[in-house]
Amino acid sequence: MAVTATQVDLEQALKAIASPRRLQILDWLKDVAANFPPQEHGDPVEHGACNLYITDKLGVSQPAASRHMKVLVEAGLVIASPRSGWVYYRRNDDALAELKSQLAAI
Amino acid sequence: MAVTATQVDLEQALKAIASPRRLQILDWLKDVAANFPPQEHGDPVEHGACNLYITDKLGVSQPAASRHMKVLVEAGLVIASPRSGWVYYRRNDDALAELKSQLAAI
DNA sequence: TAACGACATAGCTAACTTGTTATGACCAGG
DNA sequence: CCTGGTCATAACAAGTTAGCTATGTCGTTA
Repeated sequence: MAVTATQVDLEQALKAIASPRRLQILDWLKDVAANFPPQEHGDPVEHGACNLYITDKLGVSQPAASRHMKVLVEAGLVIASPRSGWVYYRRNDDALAELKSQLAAI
Repeated sequence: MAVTATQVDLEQALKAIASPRRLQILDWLKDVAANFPPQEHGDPVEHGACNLYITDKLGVSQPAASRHMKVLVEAGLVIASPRSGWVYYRRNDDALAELKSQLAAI
C-alpha cells in the first residue's frame, strides 16, 4: 500500500520545534552557506552544517548543541550525515512539509 | 498602522499544542455539540464547552483540566467565557489560523 | 443567609527538560 | 602507534511541567 515518504509523529515533532534554540537552528539550516563558515570536508548544501559550528552560533556547550540536534533528528526534522569524524546536519524538508500538512488539520 | 487581528507568540503557542491532552481538547472543541453533553446555560456553538465536561472527557482531576485550559487561553488559542458560575471554552480560530500561517515559514 | 456547585489557586510530588563538566568512542595525520 | 580534533554519552543541578488533594471564591438557589 502507498505510504507517505516521511512519517512524522505530530507530538514528537511539536515538542522538537517548541524550543527557541531548535527553531533558530532550523532557520539557520535553511541556508548553511550563508549562516556558517566554510567547511573543508562537507558540502554545505548537500550535507549541511557540522555540530561544532552550530555549537558556536548557539553559544552553548558542545554537548548541549549535540542533544538539541539529537532531538531534531529523532523527530525526523533534520538529517545527520556522519562523514570522516564530523557530523553534518541538514533540514529534512519533506518531513517539515508533512508536519505543516498535519498542522493544517489542527 | 495595520495590526494583525490576533497576535500569537509562536513559542508559547507551540508549547501549548505540544501536548496530547491539549491537542485532544482542541479537537473536541471543533464540534462542541457533537463531543459534549447538552448544556443548560451556554450555547455549545456560541460559548463552547464548560470545564467540567472537558474534565470528564480527559479523565483527569478538575484542577488539571483547568490548568490545561489556562495554558490554551494564555497562548490565545482558546477563548474563555465566564457565564453565571460556569466557564465556557471555545476555539479561537483566528489565532489558530495565524499560528498555522507562522508555521508555514518554518 | 446558608448551602451547593463550578471553577481557580495553593501546595506538594514525580517526571521531564536543559544546561553544565567529565569522559569515552572514533577517525585522520604525524 | 600516538596524538589531536569531533562528536556522543554519562552524571549531575536547576527549572519547568503535570498530576494530585485541599481549599478558596463566587454566583445561584432554597
